[in-house]
Amino acid sequence: MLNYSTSEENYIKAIFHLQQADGNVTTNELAAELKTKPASVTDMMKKLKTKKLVHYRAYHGFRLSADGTKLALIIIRRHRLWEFFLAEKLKFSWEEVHAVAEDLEHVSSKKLIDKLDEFLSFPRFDPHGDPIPDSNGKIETSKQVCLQDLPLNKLAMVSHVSDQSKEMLELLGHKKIGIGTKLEVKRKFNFDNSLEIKIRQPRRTSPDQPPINISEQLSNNIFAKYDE
Amino acid sequence: MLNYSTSEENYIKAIFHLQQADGNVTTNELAAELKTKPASVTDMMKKLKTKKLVHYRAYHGFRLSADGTKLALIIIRRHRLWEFFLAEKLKFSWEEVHAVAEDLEHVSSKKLIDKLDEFLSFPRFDPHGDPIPDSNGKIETSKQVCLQDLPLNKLAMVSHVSDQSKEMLELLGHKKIGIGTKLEVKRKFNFDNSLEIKIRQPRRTSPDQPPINISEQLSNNIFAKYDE
DNA sequence: AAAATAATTTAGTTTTGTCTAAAAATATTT
DNA sequence: AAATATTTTTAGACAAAACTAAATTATTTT
Repeated sequence: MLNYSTSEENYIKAIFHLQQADGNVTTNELAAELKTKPASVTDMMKKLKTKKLVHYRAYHGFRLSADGTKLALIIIRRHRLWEFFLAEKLKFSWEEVHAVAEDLEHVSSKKLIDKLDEFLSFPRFDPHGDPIPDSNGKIETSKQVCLQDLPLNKLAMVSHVSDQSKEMLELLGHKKIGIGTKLEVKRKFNFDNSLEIKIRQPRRTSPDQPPINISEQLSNNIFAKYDE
Repeated sequence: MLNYSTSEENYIKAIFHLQQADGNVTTNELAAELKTKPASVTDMMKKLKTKKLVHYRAYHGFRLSADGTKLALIIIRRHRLWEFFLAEKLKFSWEEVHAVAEDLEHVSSKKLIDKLDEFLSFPRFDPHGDPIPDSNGKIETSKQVCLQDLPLNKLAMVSHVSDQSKEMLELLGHKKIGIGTKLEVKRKFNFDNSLEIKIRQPRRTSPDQPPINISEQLSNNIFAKYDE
């Protein structure tokens, strides 16, 4: 595996994320994402094309090639493992973790990352609940849906929280919901789309907690996974 | 504290190390150290001068300013803390540690480094036995001398090994000498400058080991510290 | 389908860090 | 102290990654 510049890596990572939604990524989108100018994006796309990391036809957008995707997953793996390390071992808070990992992710030693992974006991999710690709680049794909879209009476695990403002974290703390919390949606009220959910206690501390209410707004910001 | 490029940081660090020996550093010396060309060094020195990190007069060499020294100690702190982390937590071997730390040292978050320091319980020496500057840039200065220069019958602790070839490590392993080993030089033979040394057992496993012999060559590569 | 608008690319600069080759300053020899 | 050798600096170029302004292509509107 060759070595890529920090800038190239940032482009690849950004394309990967934009692709998740779109499929095809455009010059302006990417420029906005990277806070750079469209002209710079075009320059870089030409370079990444000659390196066979993206498929690109002038004026028609681009997407990652197989090699580009592989590279993206390597970078995402580095990023998320460092995030986990920072939160778990160095006691950084959720919000601080991302910026520092943004730098650490460009240190490219494969051995470093694999040993870090082992040191952390092969965590499967970063502190935001996003899955961490394994050393072969395989990533958990089980779909994540917001609480609104969960089927009723289906046990699910909270895996992601999109808004991380102080206010949001305060509310989550109060309701005792965090990444990893297991819960079931018991009812959905069509009047205001609020939900009644039941939280499954991890080690059945108290025998059975009463169900709690979640507003539509909140439920749209909490994501969870479940087995089909 | 401002932010400096990887390249600038590498120059600053190299000057710091060359200064230890010399005092004044020359263009060619630095070019050799950094495996670059003298012309590049001149260019960079002009820049570092305008940034007030070095004192520099054309044709007369250079040395770090107060600010430059401060920066050098920050970089060295990062480098050695990462080395300690890699060896202690990720189980990298001595030889591997340096190259990876070379990259990690350029991640410039002060908070990261201070939290890492805390996580590692504030280690005072890296795996090579070099002292780690504290968060204020203070560094242990107790002098280190090679075994040749130790006074007789003075208890000293091995703190550094300059050569780290396979052959050297093999020999050290055989003689059961490593960083932290406490020893005393009992005699010095002027014929071949070989030494007779006694190793102090850490927790007096066996009551008292017989003295062992160290060749001049070996003794020049092992450094130790002692109280005055 | 032509005109207007929006998106993208090209052309030409800039900055950082490097290089080679030539010129200038310093050091060493004789 | 003049000649020679060495070291250092200058001058001019280049590659990476960014930018601005102008030109080109695609898309939408009328």
